[in-house]
Amino acid sequence: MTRPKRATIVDVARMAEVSAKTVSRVVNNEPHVTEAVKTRVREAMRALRYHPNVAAQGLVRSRSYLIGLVYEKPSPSYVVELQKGALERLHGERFRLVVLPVESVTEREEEIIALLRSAALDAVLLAPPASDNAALMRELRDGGIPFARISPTRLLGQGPSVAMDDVAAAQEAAEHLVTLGHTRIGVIKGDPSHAASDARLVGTMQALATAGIALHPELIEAGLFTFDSGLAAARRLLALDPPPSAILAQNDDMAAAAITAARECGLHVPEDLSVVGFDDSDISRVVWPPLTTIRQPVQDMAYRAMDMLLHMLKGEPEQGDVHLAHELMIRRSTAPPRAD
Amino acid sequence: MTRPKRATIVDVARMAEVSAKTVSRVVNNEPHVTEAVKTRVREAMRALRYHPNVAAQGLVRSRSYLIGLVYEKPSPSYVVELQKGALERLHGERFRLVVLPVESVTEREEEIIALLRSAALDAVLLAPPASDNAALMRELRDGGIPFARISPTRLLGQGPSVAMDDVAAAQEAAEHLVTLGHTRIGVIKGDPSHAASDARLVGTMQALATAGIALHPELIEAGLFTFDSGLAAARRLLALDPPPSAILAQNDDMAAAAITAARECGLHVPEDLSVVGFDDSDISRVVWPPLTTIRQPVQDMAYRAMDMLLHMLKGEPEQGDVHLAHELMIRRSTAPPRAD
DNA sequence: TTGTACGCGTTATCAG
DNA sequence: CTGATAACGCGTACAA
Repeated sequence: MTRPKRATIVDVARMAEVSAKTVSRVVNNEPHVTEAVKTRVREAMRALRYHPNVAAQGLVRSRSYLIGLVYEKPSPSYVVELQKGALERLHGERFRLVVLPVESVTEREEEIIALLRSAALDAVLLAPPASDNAALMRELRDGGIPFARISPTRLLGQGPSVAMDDVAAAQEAAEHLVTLGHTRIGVIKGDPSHAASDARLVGTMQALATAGIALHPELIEAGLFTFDSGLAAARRLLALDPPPSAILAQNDDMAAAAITAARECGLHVPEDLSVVGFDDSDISRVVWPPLTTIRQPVQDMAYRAMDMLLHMLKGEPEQGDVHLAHELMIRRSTAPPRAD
Repeated sequence: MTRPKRATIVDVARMAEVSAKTVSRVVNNEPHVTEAVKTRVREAMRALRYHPNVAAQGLVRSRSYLIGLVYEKPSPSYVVELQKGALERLHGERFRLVVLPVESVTEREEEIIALLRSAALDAVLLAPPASDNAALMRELRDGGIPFARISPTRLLGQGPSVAMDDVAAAQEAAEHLVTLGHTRIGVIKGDPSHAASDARLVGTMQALATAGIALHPELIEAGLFTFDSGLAAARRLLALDPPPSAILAQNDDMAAAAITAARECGLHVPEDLSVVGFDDSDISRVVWPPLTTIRQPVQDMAYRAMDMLLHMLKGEPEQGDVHLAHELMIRRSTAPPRAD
């Protein structure tokens, strides 16, 4: 219907009585342009409400000014933090963020690779578990598309990454429970396709082994990082005889579910059951009692990863891997076990 | 460094021994191509791993295949739902979603308009309060860029929209409390720049007026749709003498905060204080007790709005406004007031 | 300091 | 049914 043709660089040139190339120079802040000409061109641009055509620029520069963020149905809070960090770094830059949530990286590798190929991305941010996918990374590398990995757990050195130490963090969380006097500790694992789940389990087991505490298989329940999966897992744990006196959930969503499950059983947190989460997402302060959890600086990680990408886009060499510190946030969901 | 030139349409043409235009026809599923030629071209495309260059296509078709989603720091749960719905509809389509969170639409109108102009978006999804911004809509209309509005409250008829009835929903929520026997009801308002805040207040007042209950000004507290703002507001409300026996928060984040504030005061929910939320976001089931709330079909709304956009992009006429039904979800955060 | 010719990869037009 | 040619809007190389 309405197609008010946008002004082009030629229109501006005509109005300012210069050549198109000169306008181009002004637009791109190139040197060798008289101040007088510059202002004349700028006025014309304003008058015509001129904005460069991104498609045309992209065609000649082979740049799309698009950066993709690939992630896979993690908890909402994680996604939000991720986007916040990435967008914060992008503020003021020309690049825009395209969100690419995918069903299952491992199951539909081909489909996702095709998606990336046709999406014309200048760079890609890989969140777990996509950050562990070899085929994906190979494809990006072959295509000459810079990428940064967030919290990878395998194939380190295959690409710049930002991560925290999952093993050490889980260990610290478990030690906290041990120090409080817990000996029967239940674990709710995260999505098995996220390698972080195993890393966190390893850390937990190390802490318990050091303390001489056995972790019976029945005390390890499978979850998927979602509230519902956590609820089911927590119910199974609490149905055990005897039930654990503490539950270590591998993310906050599942920890919140553990609190809910406890309430269903008439149990008080932390008096009857201590609960530890992971991530320090918004949810950790929304529930009651507020969660003792591991602060995983997701937003900072995304910010740093995006920063790496921007540097690479400027032609600078790949940076190495960055490790960000975690922190045990002790709040009110943990306490010594009831003296029986 | 590495720049393995991608195959172009000409490469494919050469390999399949046809002209570039014929390849183009195959790519775009245009008629008038022999099956034999078609398969020959397809094979060449596969062999060369050919993917059309989006920038070049965009240049000739004046399309970017980018759809923007404009929103303003609302609660994380709202953003997630919004994106889910929009992306769900986009699945399988060529268009990609660019997220455009903005600081404050009203304060930085100019900046945002410039952003839109330079972003080369084919269409835009406006979430509140951007969906109420006249300047923004004028700009889009002038630019011939289709847009759809989510939950607008003013300037209706200025553009296709998807909404729910905030007044009726708030009324229903308040009636629920009245029916339970509450007469001293506190309200935590949302961000004043979101017109929904006023609409919901109006609905609440209508319900109370009908029941002959006075809503004292001291019972109306300001919030910003965030947990923290809700916490502060709820604390003020509970410090009143006498405190309200029920709190109606204008979204779930703030309702969750009200529960936390109640716990701080040693109050039990719902025995000592009933709490009603708004949105039925994830958070409503994560907290304890699970929130009685108004189910606002945010995901469906985003899906429908995106659907409208896609239709308009195909040249079909603008659709009218769509209303989606809300639903009062009665859960465990509300009960009759304690008999004094 | 400024301008000209050309090419980026694709599609539309209009012949053949 | 198929192909040659021009155009989309801009940047690069090279002149002037």
